[in-house]
Amino acid sequence: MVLSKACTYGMLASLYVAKETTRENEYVSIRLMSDELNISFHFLTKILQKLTKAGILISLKGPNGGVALSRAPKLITMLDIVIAIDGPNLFTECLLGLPGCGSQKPCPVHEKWASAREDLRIMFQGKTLADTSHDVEALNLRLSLPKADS
Amino acid sequence: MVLSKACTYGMLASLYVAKETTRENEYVSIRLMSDELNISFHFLTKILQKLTKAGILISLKGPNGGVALSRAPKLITMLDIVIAIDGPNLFTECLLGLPGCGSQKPCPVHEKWASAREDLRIMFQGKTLADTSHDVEALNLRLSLPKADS
DNA sequence: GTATTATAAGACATAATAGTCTTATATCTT
DNA sequence: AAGATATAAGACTATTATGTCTTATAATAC
Repeated sequence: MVLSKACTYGMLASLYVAKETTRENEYVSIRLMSDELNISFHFLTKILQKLTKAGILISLKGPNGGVALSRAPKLITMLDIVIAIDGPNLFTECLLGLPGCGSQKPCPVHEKWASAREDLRIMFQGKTLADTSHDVEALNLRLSLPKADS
Repeated sequence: MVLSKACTYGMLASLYVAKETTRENEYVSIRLMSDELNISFHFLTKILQKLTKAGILISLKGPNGGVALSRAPKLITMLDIVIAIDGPNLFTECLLGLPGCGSQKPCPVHEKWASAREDLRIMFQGKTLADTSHDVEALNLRLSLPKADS
């Protein structure tokens, strides 16, 4: 798997927050979000805490609390989310897991993978929450997972 | 992580077998290979059994036994090995883990990821054991992992 | 200020992956 | 045929990833 489940959940949740946020100073309830996306509430909470610590979300406790984007959706990229949750390893590590692999001491697939992972990085960096959630609205794309009991 | 450790070990081992095979009807000792590559013998054995069952390797028990490539190295691609060990999921699954994601019912990053994963597939398919192990010889590329105790 | 609401934090449980060990089986040597 | 050698198969353990639950803390409403 390229991304951890936590990371994909974090992406779906961030898109959901972007989509649901209409007014300023509005927080999206984690409980409601977990219901809508069919993601376990407690697990989602833990993931969102990572995004909060990374400065991508802000949170508010108490009534009308929840999470909100810390900045405009066009300033948040998918790459920001991947790195906040899975870390930067995907974009730096050797495909064959050889430590120290690089142009000086390459592994047998170093060149090809270095270019492929850079393309991946550019793909994630090029997708902001703004244009992705615009796509979601315009094309009625899916965000939620199927119910666990189905 | 893109590939499981088992898969990367399988790749390194296959390259090692390709490199070590000089004569016909020659088998490479798994014990020796595990020493050279610094991969646990028993774990490596289990991985090689998968490659044998997938028809990529053939094995022989007893003295002078071991494993050998089942066909010419130019007829074995990295993709064959990935699919034998990790299965085809990497090249078919949704990046966000949404089941049923496809051009009909796409996830928010479907288009970009579908193209990126196809590039990945082409990369693996384009790298045969023959040209990869040729690179290893010509450029003196590394194959082995560092010793565990270092 | 007190009760209520909702996230934060961390302990705990489960599942998947990674790694180890033992026994069985096939092959070779003599 | 008997003993030695090397892989096959499967049980077992350890580690990491995933998921759940309980308690603490902050914000709001009254």
